Amino acid sequence: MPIKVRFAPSPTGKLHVGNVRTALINWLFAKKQGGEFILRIDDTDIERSTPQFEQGIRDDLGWLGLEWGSTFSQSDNFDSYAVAADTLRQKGLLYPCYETTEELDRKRKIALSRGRPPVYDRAALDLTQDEVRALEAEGRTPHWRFKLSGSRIEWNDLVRGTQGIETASVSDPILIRGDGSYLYTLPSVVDDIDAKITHVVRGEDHVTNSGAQIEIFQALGGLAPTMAHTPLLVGADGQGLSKRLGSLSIEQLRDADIEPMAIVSLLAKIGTSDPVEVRESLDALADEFDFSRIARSSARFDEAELDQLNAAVVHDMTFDAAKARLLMLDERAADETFWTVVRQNCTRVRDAGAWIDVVFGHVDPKVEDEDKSFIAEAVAHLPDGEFNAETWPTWTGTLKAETGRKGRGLFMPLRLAITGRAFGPSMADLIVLIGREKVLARLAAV
RNA sequence: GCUCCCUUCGUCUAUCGGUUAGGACGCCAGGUUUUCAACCUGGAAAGAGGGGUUCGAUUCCCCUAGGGAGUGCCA
Repeated sequence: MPIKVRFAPSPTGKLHVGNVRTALINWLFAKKQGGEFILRIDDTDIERSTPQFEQGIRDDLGWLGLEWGSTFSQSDNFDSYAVAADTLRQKGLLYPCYETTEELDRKRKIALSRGRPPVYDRAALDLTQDEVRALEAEGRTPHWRFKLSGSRIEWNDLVRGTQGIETASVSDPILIRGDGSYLYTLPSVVDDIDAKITHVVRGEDHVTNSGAQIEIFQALGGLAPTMAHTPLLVGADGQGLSKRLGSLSIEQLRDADIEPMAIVSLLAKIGTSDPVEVRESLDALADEFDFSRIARSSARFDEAELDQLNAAVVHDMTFDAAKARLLMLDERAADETFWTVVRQNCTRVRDAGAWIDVVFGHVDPKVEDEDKSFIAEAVAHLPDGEFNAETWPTWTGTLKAETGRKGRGLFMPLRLAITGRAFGPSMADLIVLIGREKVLARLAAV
């Protein structure tokens, strides 16, 4: 039976590297297994969900190449959740509670101050008919909790091995809010059953939820999918990522000219036993994917590493792939030879912009006083005719013989005079691009 | 507070009781008889601390420390 997985973001914010790692792992697993990857929008929190965030998530996933087989939003499925809730009620597993948020808060604080875990005391179960009527007369509407079995729930987690949750040590989860809307817990289970999800792959922040959700799967007559909880990402400093997630949104990385393959390569490889290297495609990453390679400890996400991988992507990038962005930089930059020559010195595509003036425009030639006579000598020995690949070796060969200069002393004055800077792409390629006229003009200017 | 998970070179990791503790990235040096980059060669670099168990612990157990997560009418 083919596997089926889902990525279920809530449209309450922008996609960040942590989310994307989960999406990516789901995608790679589906690809590797020849299964299906679907996108489910978990928009049960109507207060915080927005269509803008939803669109942003779809755009970001598309940009990264994480295409989905099908997609739907939970806000379209309220009817099924109501049916499931009725089933649970009939089984006596869903009970109404009347505490206000403030009252629950107070109960938690009291439990904590007494050194007890803040687990819901199930006081609502003891309410008499009269008490309920009195509460409702006050205008209170109930929220509904799922009655946990209080036993130990175990599953074999694809990443964490045998896992156990004592549901007695967890509060009965609220499934339905006082206003009648659903929290994510029940819809998630109902949709997983309806969509025939075979594997739930998510971050380890959901481990505790799995205990209750497995019970709900069973209560609804379903079999819980196989679970896999991956460790969360931490920052380069080893601290949790949550504080600085804003700077690690996919949108920002895209705006910073980071390549999708650099991002997905890094996210697919950190925290695994594979070397962190760029792969040419998602398919290549999928070939190497295996849950057994994912470590149990949190993985470090280091932006410096992202830059390194990005440079590797840029160094190999074809002109066609870079063209659109080069055009945005400057139409003169949309030149295949220019790109091929300068890309080796670029970390990001936009870095090519630094070479536009060097090749096509104006530079301020630099020269040390002690090199002035050498530059004059260089002008005198410049080979005739149009520049080609042989021009530079011929030219510098002659100058070496004539002046006795070699190595750095030979080429650096020329580089400084012609490009105005001490580093850059190969001079042999660069002068062909710059052309005879500009080279002569710059040499004459020093 | 309580529960769960984690801790090996700078980083990501291998090791499933006996290894010169291996690899990758990064770093350093040299090479590539012209920088930077790329590439090649070489090098430095690690078992959080303390107790056990054992002939022998990186590996198994306990404690401590540090980190992550959960403990929501968020997901």
